[in-house]
Amino acid sequence: MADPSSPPAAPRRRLAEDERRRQIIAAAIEELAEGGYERASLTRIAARAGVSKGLIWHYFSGKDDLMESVASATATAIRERIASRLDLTEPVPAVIRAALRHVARLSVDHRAELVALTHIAHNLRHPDGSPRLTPDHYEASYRAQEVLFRRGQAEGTLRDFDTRVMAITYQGSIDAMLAHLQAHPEVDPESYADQLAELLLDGIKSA
Amino acid sequence: MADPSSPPAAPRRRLAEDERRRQIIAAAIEELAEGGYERASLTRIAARAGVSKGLIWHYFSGKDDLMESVASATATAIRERIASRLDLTEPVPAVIRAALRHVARLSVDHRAELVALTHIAHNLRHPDGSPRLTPDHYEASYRAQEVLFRRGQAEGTLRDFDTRVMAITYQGSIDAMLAHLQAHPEVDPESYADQLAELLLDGIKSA
Amino acid sequence: MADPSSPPAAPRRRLAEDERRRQIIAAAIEELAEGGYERASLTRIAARAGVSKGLIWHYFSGKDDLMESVASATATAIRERIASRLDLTEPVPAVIRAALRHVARLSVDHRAELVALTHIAHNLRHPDGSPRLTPDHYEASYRAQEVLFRRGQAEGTLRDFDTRVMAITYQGSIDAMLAHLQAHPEVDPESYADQLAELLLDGIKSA
Amino acid sequence: MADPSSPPAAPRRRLAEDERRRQIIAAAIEELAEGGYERASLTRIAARAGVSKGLIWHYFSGKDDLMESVASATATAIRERIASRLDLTEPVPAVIRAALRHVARLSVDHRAELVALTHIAHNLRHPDGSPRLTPDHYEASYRAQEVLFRRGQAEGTLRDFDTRVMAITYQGSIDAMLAHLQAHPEVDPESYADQLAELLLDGIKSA
DNA sequence: CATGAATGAGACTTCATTCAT
DNA sequence: GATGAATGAAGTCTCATTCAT
Repeated sequence: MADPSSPPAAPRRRLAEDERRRQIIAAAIEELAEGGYERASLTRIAARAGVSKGLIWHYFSGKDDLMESVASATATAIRERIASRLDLTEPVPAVIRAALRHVARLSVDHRAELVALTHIAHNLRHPDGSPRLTPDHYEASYRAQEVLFRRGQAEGTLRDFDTRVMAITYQGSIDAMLAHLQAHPEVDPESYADQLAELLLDGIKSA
Repeated sequence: MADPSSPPAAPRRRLAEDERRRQIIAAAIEELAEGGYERASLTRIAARAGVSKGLIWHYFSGKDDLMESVASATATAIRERIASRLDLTEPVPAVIRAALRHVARLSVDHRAELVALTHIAHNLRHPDGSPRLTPDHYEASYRAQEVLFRRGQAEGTLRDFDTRVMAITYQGSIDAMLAHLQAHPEVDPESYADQLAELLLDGIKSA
Repeated sequence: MADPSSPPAAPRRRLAEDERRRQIIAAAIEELAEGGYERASLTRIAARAGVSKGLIWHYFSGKDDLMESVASATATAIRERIASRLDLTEPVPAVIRAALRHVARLSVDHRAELVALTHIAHNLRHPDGSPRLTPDHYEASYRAQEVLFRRGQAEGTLRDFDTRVMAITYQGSIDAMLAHLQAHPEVDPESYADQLAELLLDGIKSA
Repeated sequence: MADPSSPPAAPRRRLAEDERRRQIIAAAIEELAEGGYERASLTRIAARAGVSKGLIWHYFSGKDDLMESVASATATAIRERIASRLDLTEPVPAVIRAALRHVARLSVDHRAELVALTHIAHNLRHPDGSPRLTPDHYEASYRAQEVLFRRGQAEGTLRDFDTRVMAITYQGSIDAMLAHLQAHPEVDPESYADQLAELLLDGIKSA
């Protein structure tokens, strides 16, 4: 009947529902970024989204579910945004340089999402107090990085080193960069990214 | 007759001011580390410390003051613990290797304090929602690192690079290391520290 | 099975905003009148109104706002009740006699409101401790009285005297009358009012 | 042994004790006058008196006892201060004029005590919520006034009227005067007192 | 589908009072 | 006698969640 890739009669309900979810998630991100986790009450989120408080329970099963949805939506969006801009066929050092530049730009374009994600990762808990988003949250990224590093080692552009430690270090450098760029808007993101790439690739020891 | 569910109503000991403050701060650190910021209510903290809720206001002006006290006490303790173990007269690369090893060991010996400090840094806010512990919280560390790096450049053991970017990267690598070591107790801290030192000093590019 | 000590958990009715506000204000008045300012906690007020504690914050911004609402609602109601019963076209002495009678009756019909208003006026404070309802609270009444007195002087039914002092004295006599009538229910309000009118109009000096 | 009216070896403990009580009572009066009943916590009172919190329980059985002591000490002091200045052998109208002048001056010299007394009278309660200082608190004054008025009627300087109503009115006029003088320091107390005396003695009706 | 009135648990805080020192 | 550390009850207030409309 209809081509599923561009349905001419897509169920409006569905669309409106996704719209609403996005709207609430966006409001949650803004609240989290501006006031931190504790102040991000559902009352404030609903108010900012311009919907009634009760509506949140139509689209999410509760606060925890909303927060988890925010986290996964944000993480996915960020990952896709970067991946889509990289040419993975280039030599690995070049890929790393490009990736750092792209990430640095994120701090400018998507600051709120990054901050919100951090808050949720640190604060969202199970009822017993244990974290809901473990650091394995980074696990996917780590693995992707390791694949990249090993390709570099195979193609001879990278020397031999522990790829897991480097993946963690790489992620840590990025987090620190993002935090610093957000706190210091006067610093040029791309220049910082280039310096960081140089440090990671060449080390700091002389000779 | 005896109610096993409630402690036998401690006999109201009178402690020195410093001792009590430390006791309450210690309880706060444990609560923060185990349950995160939101769960760390003063009710729970007092209960864990084995004192009445009201006593907290005898020693701190309120929750924010307690949290700030926890943060500064913890930060000071950590800094001193590391500084006292370093021999700063050695060549800079050796200092860096030693420092990373010491820090790595922290994740084993003082995990709770590190986690608590992180939670407070991320969540403690002014009444208007703005963060109370800005990232300048790291500023002192950054400066100290930069001094070290410049000495290395002067003595010829380090090449020329942007010391500020490196200081930030260094701190970020450490935070990532600590998080990873805490999530993965099976990883050997000192071995990780050595690998990290090698990466930072030599870079990852071949030849 | 049924617990006689707690009401059968009212079925959560939904009321119009004005109705609920009035209900809560009425409960506050009763609590204030019966137990004074300190005992009039929001817990007790909510319990008496038969609503949950939290609902009070739905209709008032807090305790102070509730108390101020009680005060202004009460003051308005009282003023209107008296004004509507007076014929201001009569000679001033007759107006005064009639007014005093009406006010005296208030002590019978609206004792609780009067007491509540007094408590709020004496106890409601700004955060710094300064009174929230200044005696200028009476200012409107004073001015109205003075207008009346001056008309009496113009029409020749009253002699020349300081109208401000008389307005204050008049109000003070009324407050004292109300307090006395409330403490002594055996005294006849109208008879007292008539005696008071005679005193104020004729003085007590012989000849 | 010793003349009790001027004991040469009066027990020093006693004296110190009275001193302390007065000191605490004075602090309570100041707190009550400045911040009202609710803010007058024993912590604040002790701090203002410059003694430790616990000491209050050495001299008073608790907060209520302290407040009652404040009230009775204050009432006694005020009454004596006025009585000692009056010449009761003069014609009653003159006594009234003089008394009103003295009372008016009180509002300047002893404002705090008057305010404190009012606060206690309005707020001090029995555990069940019933007032602790009934309006009979005024009863002694009323009776004294009535005696005075009846003497005036006997000596022919006052006409015939209900002395109880007049006593209440007299007291009410005074309370209103004091409140007004306190709120309006620019008003001259003696002038107000004279106007009030004229009103009460001569009434306001013309001819 | 959507609203927001209503609830109840739990948070922070204050304060009269007790008691070890 | 005097102190102030310590307690426990009660108060104001917030917030996730439910439910009548």
